[in-house]
Amino acid sequence: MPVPKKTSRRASTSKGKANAAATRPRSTVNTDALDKSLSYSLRRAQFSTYDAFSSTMESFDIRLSQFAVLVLIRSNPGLTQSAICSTLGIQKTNFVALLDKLEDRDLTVRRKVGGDRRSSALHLTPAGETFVAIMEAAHDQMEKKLAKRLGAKKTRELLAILHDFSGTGHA
Amino acid sequence: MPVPKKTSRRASTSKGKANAAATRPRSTVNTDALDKSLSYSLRRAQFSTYDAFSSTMESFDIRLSQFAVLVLIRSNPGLTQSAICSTLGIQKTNFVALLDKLEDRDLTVRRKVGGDRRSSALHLTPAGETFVAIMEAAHDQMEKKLAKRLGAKKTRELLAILHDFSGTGHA
DNA sequence: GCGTATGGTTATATGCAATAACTTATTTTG
DNA sequence: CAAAATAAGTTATTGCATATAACCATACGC
Repeated sequence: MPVPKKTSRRASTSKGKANAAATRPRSTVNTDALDKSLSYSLRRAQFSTYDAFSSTMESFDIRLSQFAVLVLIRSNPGLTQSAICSTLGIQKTNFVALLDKLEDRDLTVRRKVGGDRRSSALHLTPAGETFVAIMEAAHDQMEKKLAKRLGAKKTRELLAILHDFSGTGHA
Repeated sequence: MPVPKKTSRRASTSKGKANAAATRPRSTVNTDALDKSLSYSLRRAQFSTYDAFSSTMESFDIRLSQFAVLVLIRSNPGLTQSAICSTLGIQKTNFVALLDKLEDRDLTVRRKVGGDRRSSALHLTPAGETFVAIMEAAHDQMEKKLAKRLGAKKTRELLAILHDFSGTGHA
């Protein structure tokens, strides 16, 4: 097996290595039926980038969804939980624990604000601001590597198509 | 991965749903930082197709990984467990239960075969053959819908890039 | 006001991926 | 050739992600 780098998809207990399987050996196996499946191909590609993300973000102990939340709050301070949930496509019920964890690490705060006493406005703490800046720099660098691996043109195309895809939505 | 038991994640049925990515209010929220992230964009797109897959495959009670395994055995009868694992990028340790389930449903068999007494050759049962045929037809139809939604050209491009991507793996 | 919808929360179930440790069989090699 | 290293398959266990149901408090339409 090619064994790319040592990557661990689950960084939290940060012990792991060994997810070698992100890339497949092009051996004798006939994978035609899968290769033409968009669902499956996307899954594999996503796996691959997820690995890249995980290993570079391991030192930050941050998962992709947390990353998205942090970046989103950074760009939209005061956003409500529901707004984030619907923007990110995660469920409010799962968002609670996620946010709790970020708050426990003193990266974000729920701030009660006049208007609707049920909702909370989300903000980064000063520590959060710093953290996001550093973390995002690492992320961007990783992305640059991915882009380089794929080529600038294809990267641009891919991004465009993916957004087109998620945008042209179902329902 | 999600578990679409009954109603799929994006059941947009006028009911309040946390998963309003489809109805994403392009208006206020700034998602630029995420939009340029390949990791995240892939994740979202993968989610989207996963949803499509899940809802069409719901009647078969089949998950994406099971689908991949079945199709792979169909195209490569006699393949060993390890071979499937490395081809599909799943770990042998997780593969056991997956296969067990397929065997319990009488779709596949492990067949001991001379050569290496440790390994087992995997085959579809007759029932499995039938099942895969029907299931794959449903899958293909769903894929056709996806392709239509995206356009033939972009679909082709996307597939090409994704394979390029997974193929070009670090290593 | 009352019924209903919404923002947030808890509790809970399920599925997937990862690690460690083990058994049996094969291959390597001193 | 026997001991050591490696490979195929398995079990057990953990952590994370996602989904549902039920709930409280507040807001809102009528």
